[in-house]
Amino acid sequence: MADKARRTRAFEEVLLQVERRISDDGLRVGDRLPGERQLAEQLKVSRASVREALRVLETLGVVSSQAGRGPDAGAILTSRPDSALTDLLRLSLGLSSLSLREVIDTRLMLERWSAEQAAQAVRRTSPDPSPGALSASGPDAMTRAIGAMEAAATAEEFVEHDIAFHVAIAEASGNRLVAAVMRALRDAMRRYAIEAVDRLGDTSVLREDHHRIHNTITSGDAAGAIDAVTTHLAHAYPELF
Amino acid sequence: MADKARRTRAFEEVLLQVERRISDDGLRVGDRLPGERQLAEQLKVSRASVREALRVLETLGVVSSQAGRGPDAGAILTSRPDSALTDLLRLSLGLSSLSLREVIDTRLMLERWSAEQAAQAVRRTSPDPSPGALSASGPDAMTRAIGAMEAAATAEEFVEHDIAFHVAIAEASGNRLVAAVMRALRDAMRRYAIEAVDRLGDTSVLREDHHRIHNTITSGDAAGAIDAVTTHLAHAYPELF
DNA sequence: CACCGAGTATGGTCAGACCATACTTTAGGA
DNA sequence: TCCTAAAGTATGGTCTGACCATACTCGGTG
Repeated sequence: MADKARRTRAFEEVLLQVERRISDDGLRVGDRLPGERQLAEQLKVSRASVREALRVLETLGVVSSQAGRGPDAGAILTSRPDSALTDLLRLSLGLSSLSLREVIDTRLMLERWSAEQAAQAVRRTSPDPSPGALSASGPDAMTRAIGAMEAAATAEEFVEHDIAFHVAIAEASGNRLVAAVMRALRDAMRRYAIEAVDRLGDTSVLREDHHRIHNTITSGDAAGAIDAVTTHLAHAYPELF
Repeated sequence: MADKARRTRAFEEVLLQVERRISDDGLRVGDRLPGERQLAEQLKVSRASVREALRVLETLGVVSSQAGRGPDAGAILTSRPDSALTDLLRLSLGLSSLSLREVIDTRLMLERWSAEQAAQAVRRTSPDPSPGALSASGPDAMTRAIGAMEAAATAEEFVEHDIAFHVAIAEASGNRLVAAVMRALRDAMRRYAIEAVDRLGDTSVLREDHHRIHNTITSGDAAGAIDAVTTHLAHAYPELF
């Protein structure tokens, strides 16, 4: 007969209602949701179903739960899509549903775009080529990450700060969505980055690349920044170019 | 004292164990997870906690649960990151945690990259400029979507097939990650796309753009394709350019 | 006024029960 | 022998009610 669609489960109804409440009531980050017991009573479902819905929302980075009492307790609306994106990509990689090639191609797209936008942002804020002029915490974070990479003793440490460096570029682009995707991508492929660094053995080429990327961006040289990050990726993953 | 990190909850332990099992045992898409009761007994937690973990995995598009008995029943591993991405973006937009500007800038990046890659893919598979040579279902889907848009009576219908058209381009690029992000992005901003079409009133400009995009891609003209999608986005969202 | 303990509302967890579903097995009959 | 219908059973879906740990709130006490 009809009814091909699986009957909606109780927690899905809760999800719909909560999302409706968010958009209709204009709830903002920081606002609180009703307690689990109260929500269960309002929606005529069990607390277990409410909890499953809240778990979904927590996974999507929309709510954050705190036990105890007071203004900070309960489920409050947040917005941290980063960890959700990271989990998503990491699990997809683990299931071999995405190839490393696809992920790195995507990363190259993000890196080129971010570097270009970051350099253009520099040019906009300071038409004269004066170094260190980014408004956000971008350049500080970039400089700090470069320094930390010089001192890194292990591949793990190096990759840690390498991620921070490239995420700082994405943040300097001014686009939080791109920055979130970049962060998730790098976190999810952290393992493969460490392997790549181990295979290379010497990180001097990568470190030189980083300086060139940093210089081109802070001097507002968009075309040069694009070329620099492209060369950098080719150095890190020569087998894919 | 120490212990700043919140004590890990029971379902988080289940998540870790299941993910470890996936990567250690080399589980693949289609494989089955133990039943909820069995998993609860193995991990010494309640079934409710197991269910919360499974709900998280389902949200991330990693498992899909089917009731009943037999080979298809239980929690089987899947890989559908699309809906998770869509939910993520839609909720982030709903919470105003991302601006429309950021989303559309990201879309422009994806569109330009996809169009370029799709055109290059055509050139690789058929060096001679013969029309309709994409290996995947890309060109068929693109052609079909263009036809459906001609027949669309409402903005909703038009946007529906517009999404299909642009997702087909992303799929023709051969990168499933980019295609998934494109699909999620378009689904999440469907509402705004409909508003934009309503504001325009006349869709003839957009339809002409689609033909040009399609022609440049199927003729392998990468630079032309990039320019065509850029112009198209400018027509759809003139206020952002 | 400062401190400390009882009260209480919150999320976190558990055990156990029941339902709906859908395959598996078995008994019955053609 | 073969087909069909009924019984069996394992699965996820839901609910109830209880208890714990946490952390704020309030009131009493010094």
